[in-house]
Amino acid sequence: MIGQDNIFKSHMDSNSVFKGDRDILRPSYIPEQLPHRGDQIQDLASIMVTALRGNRPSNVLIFGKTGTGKTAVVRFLEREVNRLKRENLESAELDDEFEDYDIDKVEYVYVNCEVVDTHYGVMKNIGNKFVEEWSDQIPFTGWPMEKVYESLREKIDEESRVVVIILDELDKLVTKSGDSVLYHLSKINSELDQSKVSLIGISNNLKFTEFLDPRVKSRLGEEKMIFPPYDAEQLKDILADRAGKAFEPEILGSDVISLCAALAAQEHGDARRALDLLRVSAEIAERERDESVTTDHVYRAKNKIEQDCVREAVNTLPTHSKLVLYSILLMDDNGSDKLTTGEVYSAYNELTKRSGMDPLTQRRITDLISELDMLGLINARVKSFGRRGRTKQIQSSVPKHEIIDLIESDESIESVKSLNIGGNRVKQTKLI
DNA sequence: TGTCCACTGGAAGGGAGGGCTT
DNA sequence: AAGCCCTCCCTTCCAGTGGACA
Repeated sequence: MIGQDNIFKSHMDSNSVFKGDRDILRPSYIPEQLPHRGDQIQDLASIMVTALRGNRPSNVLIFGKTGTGKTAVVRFLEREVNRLKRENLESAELDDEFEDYDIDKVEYVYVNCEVVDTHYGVMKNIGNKFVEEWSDQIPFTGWPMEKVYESLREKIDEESRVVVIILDELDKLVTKSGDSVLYHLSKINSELDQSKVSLIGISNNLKFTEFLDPRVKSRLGEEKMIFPPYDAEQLKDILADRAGKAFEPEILGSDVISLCAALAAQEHGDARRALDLLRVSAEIAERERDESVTTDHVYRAKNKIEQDCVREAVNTLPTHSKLVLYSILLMDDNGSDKLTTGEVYSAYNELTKRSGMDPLTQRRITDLISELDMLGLINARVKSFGRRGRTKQIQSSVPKHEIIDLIESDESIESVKSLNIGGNRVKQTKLI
């Protein structure tokens, strides 16, 4: 029972701008049709159909920028295979056209290498897909790699089947942990008696194969596909398709879809971005109890997404990275707009000393600075000053005061904040 | 043209922390 | 309990570097 004064009551009474399931606007949702990816679906299906005949399909490498539908196409095919399997199970007599096929014996295993980015983790995840009993699972740490691999091989080979392993964000795994997983997985077929394994690697980065052992590279890239970015018109179709399912027709203002598509097209045609913009715009409209979604909501959604991204990135930084960023922001605020690694390090050193922490070495700090640069929180360029040496030139690229406040609100570095209490924070924290 | 600065960034390895095996 | 494995975070060492300057 929900009482009259329940805090959710007033929000529950408000009308939702969404018609039904708002997950339709999430990038992870796989619709019944994938607009403008028909060719890619056909190409991949023509490779994967081999699996339905009980043979091993070629390994495939799929390249394309973020939000170009790579994962969606692969998972779309996975769903279609699973649907066929279900229908096959439900009706014992399958259509004549499938009588030569072994649909039941195809298994898909999906691993996102951004989430699971170690040799051990990837092998463990794949192996455990074939285990039902908790006690038979590969533990999350403790076993030697050879044993994990052996267990994985045995589990796959327990019965005759074709296993399609999808390694999403494969470049992340290779850059972080090298190619030993790919080495093992790409030669596993020579060690299997009953089963066959096929690999689908998905990557944002065309160049990651340069880091691969030549044998792995040739085994893995038997087939290659490149997904082009969507243009604004195609993004509009994608959005219109989803919006039709997510909203009543009169909810969306006339230019909302065009604007979301245009903004996302500016960023290399990212469908994920376009969907996020539309969903967040609608959520803002809903929260403010507006009856329709307008272009104003879209512009605000754009700002909100950008701000949330930065805040999320800062919040999840480890303590010392936060201190490095904090040093940069304070000095930047103090008027030093272009800083060097040496300056940042002495400021950081001063901060840690005052707060009673042990500072990390300068070598480690150069890595943290590079990480902050990669996250887009700062700009760091290597520049030579001739006789005055060669170093990084560092500038912050986030709203200074907002992020300083955010870092100061972190409990783990509260002692640093207390150094600045009273008076002008910037002047008090004169660092160099 | 050679020197020199202030680093950069790769390589190797230590050690803590998680857990398994014997 | 001791020995082992893997990952993560970090230190230490050091060759390499771009370009101003003598």
